[in-house]
Amino acid sequence: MDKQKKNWATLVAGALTKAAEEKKLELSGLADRIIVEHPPRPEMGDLAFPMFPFAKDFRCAPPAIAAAVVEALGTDIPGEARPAGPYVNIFLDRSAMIRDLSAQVAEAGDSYGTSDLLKGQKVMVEFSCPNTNKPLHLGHLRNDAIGESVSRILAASGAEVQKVNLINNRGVHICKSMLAYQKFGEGVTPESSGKKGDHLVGDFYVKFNTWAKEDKSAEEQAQAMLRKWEEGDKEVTELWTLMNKWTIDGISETYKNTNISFDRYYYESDTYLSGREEVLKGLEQGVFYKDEDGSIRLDLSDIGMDTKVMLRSDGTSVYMTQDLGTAIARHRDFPFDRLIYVVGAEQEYHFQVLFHALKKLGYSWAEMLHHLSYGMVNLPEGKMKSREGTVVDADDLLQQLSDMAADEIRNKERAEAVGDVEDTGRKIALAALHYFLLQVSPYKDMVFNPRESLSFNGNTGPYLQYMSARINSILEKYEEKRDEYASLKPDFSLLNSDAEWELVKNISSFPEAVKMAASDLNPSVVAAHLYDTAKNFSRFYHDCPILGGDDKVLTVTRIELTRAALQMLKNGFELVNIPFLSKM
RNA sequence: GCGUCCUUAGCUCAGCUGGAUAGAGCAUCGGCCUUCUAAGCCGAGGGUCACAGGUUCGAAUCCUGUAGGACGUACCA
Repeated sequence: MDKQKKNWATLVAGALTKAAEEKKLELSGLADRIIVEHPPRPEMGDLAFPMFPFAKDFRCAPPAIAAAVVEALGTDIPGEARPAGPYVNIFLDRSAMIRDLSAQVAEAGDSYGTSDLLKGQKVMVEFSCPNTNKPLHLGHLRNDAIGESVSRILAASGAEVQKVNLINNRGVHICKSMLAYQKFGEGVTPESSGKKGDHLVGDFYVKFNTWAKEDKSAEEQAQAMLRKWEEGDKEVTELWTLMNKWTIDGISETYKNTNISFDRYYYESDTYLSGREEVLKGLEQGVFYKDEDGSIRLDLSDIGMDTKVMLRSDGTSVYMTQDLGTAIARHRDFPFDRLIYVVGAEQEYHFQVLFHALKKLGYSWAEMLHHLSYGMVNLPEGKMKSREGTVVDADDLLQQLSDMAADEIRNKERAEAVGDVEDTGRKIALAALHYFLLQVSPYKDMVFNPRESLSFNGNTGPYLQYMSARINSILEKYEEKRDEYASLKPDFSLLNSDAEWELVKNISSFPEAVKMAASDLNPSVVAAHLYDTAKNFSRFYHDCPILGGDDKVLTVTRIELTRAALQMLKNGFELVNIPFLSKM
């Protein structure tokens, strides 16, 4: 599709020049001003070139220019051109295009949709970044979904991608669950309680908060524990190591269940010290200054902001300190051309400061840092609040969805056909969840309505899976009867229904969609494209019998199109982390 | 107060970077299963694209202002 657009843009540019010459007009730079778009309705053509921009040059009305351009294009063109008011509309040569597309998709296979847009670029993507004091919630799931998908989309666009996670495993919040465990834990472990480690630790974090309401000294005790931790106290360190492992093991299981993975982990406990050194070095260099209160600060008045603390007056680190250390360590480990931080919009200020600080410290790569800021997931009643217990737990949600999907399979009496009902249920749940989270542009806040949001009907992940499972089933049936068709060759001129043509256009514009998603860092572009394709296939499936007809050549030809559609859908699923199901 | 972002159908969201009659899903109503999976398909109703100006041949899209909302403006992360 991309190639077609370029070809036609060149042809139209030539025709414009020719038309201008006939009018004895000297015009330059016409080609740069040509706009290609799609007509609003299929029967108007496949491509449209508006002639408005040339009205002044030609000193005549756009419809007259359109007519002249069509005249100048002549008949020796790959398709047909028609003037339509102020537009030149193009009808592509369908059978040639379908033939090419089918060959192209078959040859590319799993790599259909990939490009070399970002070839040679090293891109690091940071996402998830959990605290080790509680399990993941719905907000993390959005973060993970975006981070994983963006990474896959960038990789598909030719970049060398490294996915990294930063474990926030130090700080007073970590000490809170530790303290509560010491007080109320009675030696319970994930094994003895049968609980996932992150949930167990999270329970103690909650316990701390209820305890702290009664006992005013709780907060103070937690601070004291943090100091002991920083001093390297043996008992505290051991408990910290143990409980961290529980949480990380638990969270890793959630990652595994959601098909999220990382190439490298960073730990705040490792990077806060190097960050501190960096701040002290910056102080010597005069990049930072020591405030009257003893804290080390960065003056941001040059970019119209206030000052920001880099190191506390007692010498301990803040979030900024360790992020400085982490960024530097990362560039050393993997000299990236771009580092993308997938972090909530509430931290925009933090990243402005971080990037600015690194720039002032003289790191040239500070220019290559990017905050991919995403919006919040809210509930119909408003924000998720841990204090009110309205936080949607990631594991619970997944389990609930899986159960719902499994029930659905049984209700539809598909249990026998799918085989492993539980596993299929989990995969449907993932599709529902990931599609739901990724169909919205990252930067926007979104509403999660537990009752309605993750339905399996309509514009959803399971719909996409359902369509592809049906396609797969057709192809399997075809394979069974392969002998009947063995000697036949497809004839693409037979595919002349609108449903078929729309599907073709859709499949052929998939690579463009992936590129756009990559340049915008926006998986929703891919999600929307998948839905369009599935929807178009649905119509094709309904209107055009594939295996049933009498014309075997037509069957063979439609099978080619069906194969291409399935390949494209599968490739797209991979990019938005939706499992393909051969049966459901 | 200042800064950043958001506002499109009753609800949840798209809208190809300024083009032709603004689209989906859910919800509501009406059709379609002895034929490749009805988690489906087809149709109907539902819009002053928050509001007011501006730029432009042309604005949901760009600019300015106003009104609502979210977030931030910590020696929290």
